[in-house]
Amino acid sequence: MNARRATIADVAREAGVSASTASVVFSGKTPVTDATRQRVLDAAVRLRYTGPDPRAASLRRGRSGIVGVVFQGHLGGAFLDPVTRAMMDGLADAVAPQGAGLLLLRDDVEGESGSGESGATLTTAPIDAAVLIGCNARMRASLEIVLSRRIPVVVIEGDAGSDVPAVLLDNSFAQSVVAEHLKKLGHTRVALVTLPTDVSGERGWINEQREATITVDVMRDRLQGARQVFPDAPAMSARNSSIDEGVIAGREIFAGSDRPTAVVAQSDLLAAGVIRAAEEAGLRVPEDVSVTGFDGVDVDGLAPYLLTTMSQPATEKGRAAGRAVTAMLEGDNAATIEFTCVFREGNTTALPPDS
Amino acid sequence: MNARRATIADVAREAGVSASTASVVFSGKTPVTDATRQRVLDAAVRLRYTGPDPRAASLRRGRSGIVGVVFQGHLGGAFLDPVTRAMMDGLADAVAPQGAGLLLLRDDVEGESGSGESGATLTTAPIDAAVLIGCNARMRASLEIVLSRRIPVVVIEGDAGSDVPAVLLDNSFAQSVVAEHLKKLGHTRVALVTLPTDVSGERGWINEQREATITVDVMRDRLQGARQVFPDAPAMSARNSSIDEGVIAGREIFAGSDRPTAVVAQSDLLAAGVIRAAEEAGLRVPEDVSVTGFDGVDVDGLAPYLLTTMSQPATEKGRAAGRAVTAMLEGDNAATIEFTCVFREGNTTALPPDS
DNA sequence: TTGTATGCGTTATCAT
DNA sequence: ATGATAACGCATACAA
Repeated sequence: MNARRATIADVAREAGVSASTASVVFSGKTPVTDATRQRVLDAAVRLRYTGPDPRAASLRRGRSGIVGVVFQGHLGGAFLDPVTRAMMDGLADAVAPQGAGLLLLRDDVEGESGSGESGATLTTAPIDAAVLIGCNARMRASLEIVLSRRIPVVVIEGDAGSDVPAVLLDNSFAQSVVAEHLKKLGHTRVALVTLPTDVSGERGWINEQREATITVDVMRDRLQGARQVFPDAPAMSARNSSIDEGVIAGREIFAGSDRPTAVVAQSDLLAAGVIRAAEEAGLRVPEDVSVTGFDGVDVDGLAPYLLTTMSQPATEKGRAAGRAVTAMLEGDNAATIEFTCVFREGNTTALPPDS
Repeated sequence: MNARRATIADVAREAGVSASTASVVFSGKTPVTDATRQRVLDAAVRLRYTGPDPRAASLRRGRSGIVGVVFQGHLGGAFLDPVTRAMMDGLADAVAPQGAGLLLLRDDVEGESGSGESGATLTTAPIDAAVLIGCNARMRASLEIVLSRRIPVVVIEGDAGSDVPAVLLDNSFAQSVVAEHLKKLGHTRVALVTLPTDVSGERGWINEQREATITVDVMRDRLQGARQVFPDAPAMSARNSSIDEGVIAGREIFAGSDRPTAVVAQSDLLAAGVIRAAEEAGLRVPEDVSVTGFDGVDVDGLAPYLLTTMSQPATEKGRAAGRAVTAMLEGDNAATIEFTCVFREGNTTALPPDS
């Protein structure tokens, strides 16, 4: 019962081979005689050696096999978004073949407790590469850290300059497509329900001043797309992308005297909430009011409604990010890639009521 | 433009101090003169040195600052569950002060592509400790790996033997409490909607044979609690914990000739679905049928209903797990801890319709 | 407060 | 197919 744990050198000695041979048995990088392999493996069992210490191996190799994923805010909050969940799935898929794992990192709020801790994990985490999700102004600091460490980095849904490969979506165009669909149906009185304009996420009608200070790329781009078709539509921002927030926005919108015949929501969850609010107000969807979403995710509990929406390849986005970082780790350089949404007509849009 | 990256030795030389002094400047473990510190920091900037290499540091320290979190199945699927999200939040909170990050690991399905890869990440990941979530039979393999590596491990919602600290919930008792509540109200015809009986998650009525082969602890315990009060209640298992599955189960239940006056669901999401199914069938909740949930999470979109449910301290569970692993890392030993749910009366339960 | 010396456990390279 | 050697980059015990 030695306190010290066995090392590969111990195993080699026990097996009567050199350390390099023992190492090779575990890595499989070089052919080894079956007999030798067995001797080493047996010795390992005897010494309760369970394989090379990952810490030492990563120092030697210069690789840890870990990809950092940087979120902003609470983890639970981030995973509230079905799109983020799908992206993580794709990301995990893409890095798994390389034997890499995903390290969750928070883009810490500075005000949090001891400010000395801030960003500590991102600076000190043994990551080979990083993926930043939703790269806003607030993520800038994280980006700087990663870049200064000269770690390969990929950004999802955000602009980090031309040196950083990004995984993008045609948000603006896609949003204009659904909006156009409504216009063709004959809708003219349309209201917009948007994602938060910034991280603090204030709820309410968006005036010009606020519209000029939007810091969230996704929100800004989708808004712009809608504006191309309905330049003067009133827009109300939600505090986050959720059904509950959609309900709140929907109530406000349907309470007005000049009820719109259609609502363009910037996410499927918000759209689901708007539909609930419509039902609440005694309006039928789509007969009395049309509602469109964005994302093309399955909204749990929304059946029998099927949203008219723009489906985005969320899982594919994650996978692309994963492929990009692994490519960069191989020394190849990855390019920015823009995915496109596809229009999906559901049963939540129809001709305006008066037509 | 030297190809090789600067090391702390380079920085020390540039600053005209020893390597150990430079090291101390970055770690802060020992006081250093302001002048010296500045010299070192300046040198670091000049050499574009961004701090100690985490890989080397972790080898030297014997710590990587990473806690592995093992899930079963897809990441996106795991985070679908609001309780899991809350636990992750708590876990992240608890390990953050130690500067630790969370590494997502999948308890890979063996059938997946090259079977050689299976468990590869768990065996080779540089983790200081591990947290297993929902430790079923299927997780056994992961547990074995971690134990053989002699890494501190904590299990959430699952039994891993007396040597492994667990974070538990009084599932059985808690479920009996809500059931009792219904009984006191006068309900006798009650139906149960349960979580999946095993990972494969088959949907349908549970017969005796199936009830005997349940592999999911949480489900079994809650079922037992309900059975203490309503021994003969028919039980239908859902494929997963979601509103949609609750709707499906609810439809089946309300379609029968002998409609129950109350439905006990094993999760809030399932309960939300049951409520929808009731509405669909023209039943009012709680006037015509009472519905109870389990978890006490905010179900997005369920307002104005407030479920009668058992609130579980999900975030606190994660935090406890985090504290347990950090304690074990300090050399202290952590004990199994059982949390208790608290009954919350909402507006989804009432007297049975005929009373 | 600073410097010296040592080893953490592995694996790549090269020679045999 | 196997072995000898040399880093990988750092943090600590201890001495000064």
